[in-house]
Amino acid sequence: MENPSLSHPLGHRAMGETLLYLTDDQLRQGIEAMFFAYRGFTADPDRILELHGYGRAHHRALHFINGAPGTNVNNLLQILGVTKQSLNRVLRKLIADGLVTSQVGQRDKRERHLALTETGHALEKKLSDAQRRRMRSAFRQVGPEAVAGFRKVLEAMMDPDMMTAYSQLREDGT
Amino acid sequence: MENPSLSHPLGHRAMGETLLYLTDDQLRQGIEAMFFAYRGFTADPDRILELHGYGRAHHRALHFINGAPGTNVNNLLQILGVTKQSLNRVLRKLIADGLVTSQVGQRDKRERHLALTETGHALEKKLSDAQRRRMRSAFRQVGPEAVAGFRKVLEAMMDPDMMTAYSQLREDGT
DNA sequence: CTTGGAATGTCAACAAGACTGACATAAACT
DNA sequence: AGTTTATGTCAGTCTTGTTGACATTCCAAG
Repeated sequence: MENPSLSHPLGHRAMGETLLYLTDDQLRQGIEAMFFAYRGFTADPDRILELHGYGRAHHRALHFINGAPGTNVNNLLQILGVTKQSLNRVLRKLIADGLVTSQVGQRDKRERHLALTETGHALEKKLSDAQRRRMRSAFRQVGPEAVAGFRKVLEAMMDPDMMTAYSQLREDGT
Repeated sequence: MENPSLSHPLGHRAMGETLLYLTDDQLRQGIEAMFFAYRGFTADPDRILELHGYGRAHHRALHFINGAPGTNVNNLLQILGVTKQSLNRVLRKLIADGLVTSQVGQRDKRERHLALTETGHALEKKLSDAQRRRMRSAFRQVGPEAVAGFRKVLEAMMDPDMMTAYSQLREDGT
């Protein structure tokens, strides 16, 4: 089951043509590419965050609050996939620093509705500009077909329940 | 400079055909896909590591020692992109637990040459099997062309100096 | 040949951000 | 009304990143 070249019903010749991308070696390269690319992916925002005394966790919070203003802590938790205690520490700092507002819910007073302040929007924009710049450069280098393939593989690699969170984020119809 | 749809020399019609994948919205979706996919990418090994009392850092060390047996600490450092002090703590535990051997260099006695023990190989295989399984499933779902695009985008997204480390890892000629 | 600097790796202390556990408050359901 | 459930907060621990101080080894200049 591990090495498809040993268990696949097709002979060597047909395999070489159709399934080269599934060899263990190709998979290992995909794994390493993912590792190095993710570092590049976070490198630019990380530099900016450091200047402001924040970390990657703050970036994630800013990003998704920006994408869903008025959301509550619990909702954000589903998306981020961390414990509420962990998120709380991050939010506490962002609120104390005046980047995020926390409004007690009107319908349900247990909930806190989160939104970015002007300062919060400014930092979020700086971070996402930097991240988009790198991604735009990568997308431009490789062309639309490669980008489509990139998206397909990433979506196939997500956990199914994460997929639902992801789909809900882009319900605009992509 | 931020939104290409405002600054691009082409008109709206031509853009819609050729550069849709460069809109801010598409880039944001790429960013979020990267975030969620990386979580999926690490989820399976993380579960196994937890059972053994290790973390992601140990996985990375095992992975790259496996790929370059006899490597020294400094070399591993370049690849992993962390401080030697941070790597050292991880290695110390792996050595103490008998997963990794550390041999003083013969030519240069300052160096420590690292390799996996049998136990180390066993855990590395368990981890990489799990990770390959998910990647194989994703690759199989989307087909070879999408996989090629995936690889292209990831490579374009790496830092240039990381690219060199990455290229050296697959000098077999891909 | 010695000596001073550079390279390699180790140990210690600290910070960020995960985690679990205990708790306060509000809502919901008998 | 009273118990249970949901939401969010506070406190403490662990992993893994960081910087600083240090020991050992190599190399090159005198």
